[in-house]
Amino acid sequence: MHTAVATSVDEQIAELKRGAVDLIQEADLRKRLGLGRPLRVKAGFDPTAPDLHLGHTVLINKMRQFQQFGHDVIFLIGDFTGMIGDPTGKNVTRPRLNAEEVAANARTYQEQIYKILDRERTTIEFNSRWFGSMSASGLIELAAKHTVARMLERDDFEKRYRSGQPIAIHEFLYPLVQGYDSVALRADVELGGTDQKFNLLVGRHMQETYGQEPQIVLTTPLLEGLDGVQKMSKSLGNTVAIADPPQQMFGKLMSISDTLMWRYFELLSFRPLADIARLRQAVAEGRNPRDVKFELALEIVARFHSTAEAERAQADFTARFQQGALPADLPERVLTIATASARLTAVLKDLGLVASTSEATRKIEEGAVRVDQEKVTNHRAELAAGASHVLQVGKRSFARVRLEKSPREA
RNA sequence: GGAGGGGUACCCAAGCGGCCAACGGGGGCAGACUGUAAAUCUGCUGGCUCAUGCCUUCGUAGGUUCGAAUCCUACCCCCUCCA
Repeated sequence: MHTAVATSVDEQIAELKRGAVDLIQEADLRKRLGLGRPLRVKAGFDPTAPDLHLGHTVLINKMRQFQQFGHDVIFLIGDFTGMIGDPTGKNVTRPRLNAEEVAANARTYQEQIYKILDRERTTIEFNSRWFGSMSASGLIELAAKHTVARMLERDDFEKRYRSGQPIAIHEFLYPLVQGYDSVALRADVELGGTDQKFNLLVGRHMQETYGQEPQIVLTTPLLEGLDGVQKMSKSLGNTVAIADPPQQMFGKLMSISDTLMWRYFELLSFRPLADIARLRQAVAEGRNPRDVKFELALEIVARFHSTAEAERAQADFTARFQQGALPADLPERVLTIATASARLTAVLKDLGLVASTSEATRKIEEGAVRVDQEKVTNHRAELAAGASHVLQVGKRSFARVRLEKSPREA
């Protein structure tokens, strides 16, 4: 994986364009790849708590591709820019972080990104390194490099301006500051999500005014979440987190639609495009899409866990959904109760299988609840203390529990 | 600064004195069918010491009334038009 194969410029471009939305300018990239030296590829990341999910990895995967072609990747943590707050998209005020929090977040990033990136070819930078010491006059000089008219070209600024929404002056600084990062790092290429396009282009402009060749800009799409429609985001609850345990990750990936599966192959798989084309062909000729989805799930789970764990997750999945077995590794939880038995609804709630006892009542009446594989229909059912039971709500939520009578009560 | 319109459950959106825990749609969850896919059909979608019971919810705070999401008052917020 460390071997930087000397791939032809054409081959590099074909793979780098995979899944990408904008490439500005392809001709520049071709020229720069032709120089034969490793390119400096930059991507900026938010310093806020990094709970990375597969959506974030689309960009990181792209960084990896550059590394595989022998280029150097700069993972830039925007600890200084974080103080401004990116005005991109919805204008939500971001919390300011202190140095310790930023450092902790940076460590978390490192733990997660090296499952994808090559350590040897990755540099981690913080933009406070050059901005922390910049004087007010330096900032004014920076601000002098760009015009209001060009700022207003940006869609969301323009809309806000036209509709009379306030734009604070410091919001204009954000793209400038981010653009200056490219100057400070002498970036050859900057990667970012499509929502970053404007900022990335300002980087080109800033480099030119500072006498550098403008960077090549390559944007990656926002990955659709498990629902297949909205972008993957934690607040929508449609994510596969990098930190998800193997079984859960496997199950989530199996639940995506067949259509979405191809999108995930394109943006998440490391398989060459030709391979994916063959899989498509096979499905078109009658191969069960589920089996192809297995391959996707295996690859992704193995990436963030291990091949062994991925295979175990698949075996478990097959046992559960094709043979109706219980999930493996179901740890027993112990609940202490005051009386000799407890109401099932309360136990389900305490275990977090349902949100409230009212919901538990409903789920029982809907026939979704099983105790030791037996469907329960009486919502007043009780569980006696002492024994261990496997509780199940629907097909996906399980818990093994043992009730213990509290010794203090008679 | 002036005029008008509006704030209802996760989202949209009805209701405009009791039959309202609140129509309908979306989303979500569950059941059937499946490949934990899609599509389709069905049920559910405030909470509680499970009760033909109680508590909380219709921007906020008061008030009128036997009784309010519905009427009144004040306040907060949003939108549209004019300046």
